[in-house]
Amino acid sequence: MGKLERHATIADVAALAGVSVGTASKALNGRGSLREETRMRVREAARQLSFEVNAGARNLHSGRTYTVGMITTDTIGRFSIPVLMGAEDALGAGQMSVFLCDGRDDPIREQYHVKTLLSRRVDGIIVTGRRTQARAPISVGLPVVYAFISSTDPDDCSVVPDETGGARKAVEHLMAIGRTRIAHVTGPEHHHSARVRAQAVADRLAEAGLSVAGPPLFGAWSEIWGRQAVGMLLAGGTSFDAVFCGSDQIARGVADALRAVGRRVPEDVALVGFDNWDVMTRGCQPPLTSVDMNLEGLGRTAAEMLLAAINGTPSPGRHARPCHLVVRESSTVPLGPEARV
Amino acid sequence: MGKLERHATIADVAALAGVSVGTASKALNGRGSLREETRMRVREAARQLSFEVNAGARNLHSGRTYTVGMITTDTIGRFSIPVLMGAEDALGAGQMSVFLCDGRDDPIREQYHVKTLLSRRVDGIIVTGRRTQARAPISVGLPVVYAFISSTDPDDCSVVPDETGGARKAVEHLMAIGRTRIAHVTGPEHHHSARVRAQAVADRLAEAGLSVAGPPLFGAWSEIWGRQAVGMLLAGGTSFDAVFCGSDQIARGVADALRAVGRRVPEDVALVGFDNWDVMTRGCQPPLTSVDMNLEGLGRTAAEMLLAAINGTPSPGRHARPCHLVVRESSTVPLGPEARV
DNA sequence: GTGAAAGCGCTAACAC
DNA sequence: GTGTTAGCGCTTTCAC
Repeated sequence: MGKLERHATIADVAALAGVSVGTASKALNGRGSLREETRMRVREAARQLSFEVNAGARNLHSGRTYTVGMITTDTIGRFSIPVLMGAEDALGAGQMSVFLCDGRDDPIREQYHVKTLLSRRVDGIIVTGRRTQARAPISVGLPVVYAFISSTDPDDCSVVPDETGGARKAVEHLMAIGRTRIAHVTGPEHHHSARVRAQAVADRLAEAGLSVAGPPLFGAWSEIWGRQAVGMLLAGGTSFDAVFCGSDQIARGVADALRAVGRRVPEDVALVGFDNWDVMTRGCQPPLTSVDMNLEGLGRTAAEMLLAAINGTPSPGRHARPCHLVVRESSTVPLGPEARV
Repeated sequence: MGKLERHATIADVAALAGVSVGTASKALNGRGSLREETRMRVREAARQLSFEVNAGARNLHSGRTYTVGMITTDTIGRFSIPVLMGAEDALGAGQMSVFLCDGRDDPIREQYHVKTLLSRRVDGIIVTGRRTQARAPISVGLPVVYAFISSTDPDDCSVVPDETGGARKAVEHLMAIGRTRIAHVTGPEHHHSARVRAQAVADRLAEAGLSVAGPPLFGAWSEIWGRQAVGMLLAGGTSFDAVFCGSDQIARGVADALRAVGRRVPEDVALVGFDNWDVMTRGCQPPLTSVDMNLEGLGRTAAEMLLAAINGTPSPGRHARPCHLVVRESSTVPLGPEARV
């Protein structure tokens, strides 16, 4: 570890190759017109010295650093990771490097990170977070794209999942397999996603002349809440042949509780979750149908829009990307008449 | 978004404040001896122009960039996140920024990232991954620290969890609550962690004059395997009053399967998992006792060692950090005589 | 085709 | 105290 031999400079390369630095620079960057032999000689010298161009010094001229900052509003978590990865992937392909900054839900900390990024002369910034709720914009004189999370300023570029569309697809799927008494169990009412999805469920059912079986049940984003909710549904005497849940964790709790009281999934009750989190959908008995928000795609799109903005073609506004439904066994059996309770 | 007004330079600040660039630089960096009034005037000018020093230009002198690269061997996942976060936290406090690079298990891609980091003149590199198995070192003339994962070169600095110690603690805990017939269900045998933990279990039991109830069961890191394994234990007629699992997911599968056949946890069978992954430990019925590897602490320690190495005080070698046991209800009831089957 | 020189934004000697 | 100057490593005119 750490034999700290000085990095070779282009002057070193030039000296070894017996040319001037200007020539060496041209040779290595494929600019100007040089004799092929000279070009090779310089390349060989660079190889010998394992020369890697000093990006910082180069950037001094171009004004650009081919670097972007990625800031998470809150802590890095299950939702931000895929977004980060998608973005990292798209940016890496465009030769950009990514500075990772964890905001930790602390505005001071975030502000500090923004300053640092500015000081490092990033070409743009991607802001993400673990909830879809809109947040106050960060104001810097640079291209900024919000991914998953969105900015309260409608002119800012935000790439978000179409949660309403996703919830509608879930309901439509359940109706398509013959379910008409669909309950909805979701997260806390103060949570943006919970409200949006619940509203979408109510709307879509209303369009079909139906209504939610029992009122939507707001609680927590946890398995425990899913289990409790089943108790409430049963105690309330609600008749239901399907449950659409606001998250996979909730759905999993619902599945466990239903099994515990002898209701079969999917025969008696079809079940659909939200997030398509493999750990949950596969661990669930039976495997869980779920809505996928395509977070990695969101990150990739955000990165592409940021690159475009950096190159002078911004895409202002809120861009909602479709969710898709992944059907598994928890909702595969059409409701036969014998299963009606 | 993106009013791309040029970044203010120190020359702009100097001009506005009516001083030379040298003076402005001193004023902003608190060096040299200046009249307090001058200092203020420069600061004010910088504020007005929202000047942020160009870190790249500054680094040209210092040789250091106050930047480190973080490379994940495989894809960014559940294990690398906490490590990343711990490191990001420790580094951020030291004014360092972090370049995130996702290796995706692709050596070509990794090599590309290493080159990029070299070109950006990072001061050091942290390598991590989702498995503890040793990997081939990346050879660069820079301080490198391996976190969670380790390097096959024993002289490289690696910060890893003491999995053996963790497994021993789990076994000791089970013995302390009176269990003597302890089964072990874990991941694939070709997986380093599975082997190490299984060996530790066997060794610790042997020290107490006991042996594993039934042979250690190697399978997959999944809930499904946990459920299957219970079937195998029962079918094999193995008598057991505790199961120590190689992961929380496996433990959870075991819990579900035991409940399904009427064995009570923890009364009949005490259960301990590994990873202390909150989603699993809390979702489990009952909440799961588990071994915590303190991944965030690992990341933090790795970052601190990297900083020390950058400052000339390397810590070569493999550093194993203790795991600790988090006791929850799945193992709280001492075995009473009446529960013995 | 190749070299010399200016300059990107900043810091650190050294004058004054 | 403050200004001047010489680089840091690189690219890019512009001579030759």
